[in-house]
Amino acid sequence: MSRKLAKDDIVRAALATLDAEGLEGLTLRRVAARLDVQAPALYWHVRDKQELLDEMGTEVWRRISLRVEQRPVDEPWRAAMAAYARIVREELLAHRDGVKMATGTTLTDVEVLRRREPRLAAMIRQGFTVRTAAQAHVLLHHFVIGFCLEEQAVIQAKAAGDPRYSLTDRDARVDREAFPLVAEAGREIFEDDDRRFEQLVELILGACAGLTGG
Amino acid sequence: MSRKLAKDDIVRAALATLDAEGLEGLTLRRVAARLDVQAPALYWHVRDKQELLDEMGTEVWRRISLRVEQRPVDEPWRAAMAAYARIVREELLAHRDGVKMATGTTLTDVEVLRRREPRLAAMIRQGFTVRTAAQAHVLLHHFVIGFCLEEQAVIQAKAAGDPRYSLTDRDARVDREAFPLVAEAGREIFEDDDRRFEQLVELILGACAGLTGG
DNA sequence: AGCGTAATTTAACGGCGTTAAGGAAGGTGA
DNA sequence: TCACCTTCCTTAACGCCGTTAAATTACGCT
Repeated sequence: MSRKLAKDDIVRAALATLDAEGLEGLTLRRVAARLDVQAPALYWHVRDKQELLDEMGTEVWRRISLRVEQRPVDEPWRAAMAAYARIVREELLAHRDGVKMATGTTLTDVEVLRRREPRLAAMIRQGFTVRTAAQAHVLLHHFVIGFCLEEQAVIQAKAAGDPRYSLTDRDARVDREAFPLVAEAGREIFEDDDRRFEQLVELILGACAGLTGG
Repeated sequence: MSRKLAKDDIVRAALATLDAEGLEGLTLRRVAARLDVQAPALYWHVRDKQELLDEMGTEVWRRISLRVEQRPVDEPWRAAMAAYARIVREELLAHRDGVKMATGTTLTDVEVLRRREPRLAAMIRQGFTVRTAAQAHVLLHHFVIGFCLEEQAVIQAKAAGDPRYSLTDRDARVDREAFPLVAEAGREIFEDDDRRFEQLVELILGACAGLTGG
């Protein structure tokens, strides 16, 4: 009766521990402590730490697919894909080390996959084939993950006081005189993350427009 | 005199250990054993395990930038970017867990950055601005990393015998009748990785073409 | 030959994931 | 009512991990 609840509780506690301690500090002993329980107790509900990590990742992807599902089904594909990109980014960045955690794990819940069905159907109604719709989605998906992976790494390096990611330090290391273009490009890269993200997503959507039959 | 050599030896041994044991099995004791040395000996050359990981990641990115550098400087930008994508993919996939390893680390060698200068200059000669050239590069870069991250995860899950990534199992789990589009899209996704990669890169290059001034 | 530094060893610490064995709680059938 | 079975948790322990401290060896220089 309380088994399903218990597992969810563990995943919730694990996500809280992740936020508090980071991926390195995510230990079964700490998760257990958060539930006022001894570490081996977790093994009744979970095979091993990897399964817990998979469960955590699946939970994040479940939240993503739930938010995507709430959008109107017949939204124009450009708006739908832009929304997908934003939602994924928000949910991945919502947890400390969230990107690393959620991308290194295996989905344990097919429901997340199944919820894509009406989205794919909508794209096909708008001129894509199954193939091109899948391509467009995969293209955007992989880009978002790559983007967020680096974004979060930099965010945390900055938070940890790593000078490697301050603009002035980068200038000093790169040598603005000898490598003006790299220095200037770095300046672009250090710009507001939200803006950069939106622009690059827009670029991808432009590419996807070429895939529609219309 | 032998300090530089010793550090390189450690990095080399660490990469060999990574290939043999995976990222989970990469321990300082094992790296040390490969050098016929006790684990604490490594601490003379390296601050901690994280620095060794950074050094390993930097080594991979160094190899990438060296291969990129060998290409003709005035190659058309499309060919140059496609080559960049292929080289990054090859070198990241060359090591077990190579993508996770090389993307989770911080560059310790600015030289890798500096080598981008002539490439940026070439793109600008072909109609890009510093800004759009940087955007194009970042877009491609993040996509490649996202793509390889999942590709390698799937490769290894398959190698480990995880049935979750066999086509027939996926069919069984998704339910081909109720979710025909997701099932069919999965079929696309399970297709030959090289082909998919080339097609998606081509799509990105199409998007970048819109960034040139000409 | 002897000194000083560079490089490594041995020993140990606390913490990790995980396993084994046993005990408390609560429902079930006699 | 009692014995039993299942469920869930505890205590104890194992081997391995990253890391530190201290002792020890190897080596270049005067």
